[in-house]
Amino acid sequence: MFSENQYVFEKINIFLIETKIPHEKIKFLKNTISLKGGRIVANPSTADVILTTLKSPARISRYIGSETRKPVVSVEWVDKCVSKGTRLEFKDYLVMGIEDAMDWTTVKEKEEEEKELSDEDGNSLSSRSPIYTSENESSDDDRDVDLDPRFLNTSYECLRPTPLKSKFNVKLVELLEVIERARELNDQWRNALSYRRAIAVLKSYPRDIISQKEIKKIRGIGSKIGYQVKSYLRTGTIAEAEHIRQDKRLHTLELFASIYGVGPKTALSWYRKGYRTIEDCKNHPNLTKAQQLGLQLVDDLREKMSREDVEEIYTIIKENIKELDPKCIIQPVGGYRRGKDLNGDLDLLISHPDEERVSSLLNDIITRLTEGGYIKHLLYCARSESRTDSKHGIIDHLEKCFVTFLQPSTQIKRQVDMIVATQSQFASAMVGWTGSRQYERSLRRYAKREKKMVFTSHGLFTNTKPRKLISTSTEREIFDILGVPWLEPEMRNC
DNA sequence: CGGCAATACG
DNA sequence: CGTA
DNA sequence: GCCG
Repeated sequence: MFSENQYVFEKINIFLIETKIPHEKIKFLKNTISLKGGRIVANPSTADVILTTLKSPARISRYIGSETRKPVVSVEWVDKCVSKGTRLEFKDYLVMGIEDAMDWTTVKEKEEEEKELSDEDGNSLSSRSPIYTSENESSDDDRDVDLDPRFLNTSYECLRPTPLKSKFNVKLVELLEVIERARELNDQWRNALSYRRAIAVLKSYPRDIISQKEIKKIRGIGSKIGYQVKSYLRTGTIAEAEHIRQDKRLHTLELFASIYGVGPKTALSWYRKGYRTIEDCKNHPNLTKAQQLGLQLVDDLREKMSREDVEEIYTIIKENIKELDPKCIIQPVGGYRRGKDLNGDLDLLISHPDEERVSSLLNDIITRLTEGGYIKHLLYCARSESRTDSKHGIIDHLEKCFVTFLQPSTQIKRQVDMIVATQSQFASAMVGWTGSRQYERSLRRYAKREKKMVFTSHGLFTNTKPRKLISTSTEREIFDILGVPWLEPEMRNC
């Protein structure tokens, strides 16, 4: 039976230490193993064997915790098993672990023992048998606690309110945000996304997390992040987050990526060139226009705005636009609308009942504010519907423009993002530009997966071949059609 | 194992 | 690639 | 990194 090529890894639970293994290889290993009857498990404690390319026992121990008696085997074992078409013994591939490597029989017996795990009996009073819980004192953090009934356990953040500042899980959220940011800077956005979802859960959860049993029931928190939370509950912090906080390389990457026009990739490439300071960056040979501006304005744009700062600017722009055309509609969106105390920029959504007027509106606004001495730089301008009209030439109107705006009281140049929308797009633009980023993601995912619709800041559409516009005129209407609960902007802070 | 929001513009 |  |  061992030489059944198709089931070389039948019923074996494998924990893979992914560190130091290239992405492609990880994919291949996982595929191969599950294709041939094995299971990849997310936790060393439920594994029969641990796979790694690491050599140092100390380092390996960090990933497998106390499971040191399990066989730890080089990944070559998998390759060899596949090429031989049979399951080989561990002993030639052992990196550490037991001397007398388990063979198939012992693995199987052990598995029978562990059949017990899925014992979620709701209300059987008696047999809560702590039989083979060797080193397990039932302390606070592993009590079996039900999820708070007020909490909606969904993977869609847009279905539940998330305040800007939760009273609960504050430090835990801070620590996870450190890790999230590190993942982004390391160009692991999917991984960062998982952290963001976990963070959103903890921000919306109506009480402090106190038990690991509790947290494992929450959608969006799986084995890895669950483990981080577990260690947080035990130690009051998360080791990885603490390490990241001391990591000079990440601080430098953060510094670079905070420059307008520089993202994680550029930050990393500059770091690899040996740049360490903003001054180093200024000497970079081929800076983009955005980066040149970003570097020139780095001190101004680093300053956050209080709500009063924002209101000062908003008032000026509003009055100027009113004088330009009193029928204009102006609505602050973005973080300010969600209630943030400190804002990196001000987002303004602008509309007008007359569609024709909308095309020329932003141009006029910019001209006026520039002549008024307010706008100092154009950071980014995008036109829309650039199409050729046989009569009028090119219809080429500004749809959005990001500028620096000189705030009178402080003389600091602030970033102001202005967006124009037609009346018919206004509602969706409101929803789309209010955010948060994660709220938008969840809303769009919900629209597509659950309602077969496509939501963008330009409108709500059917998800059919030619998309059909679903007319909407208010935010509420969009929520109603999508079947998501109305949330105040202050509750969209996921 | 595929998908993860969206997508045009600079 | 970076911007929102 | 997590989910369906």
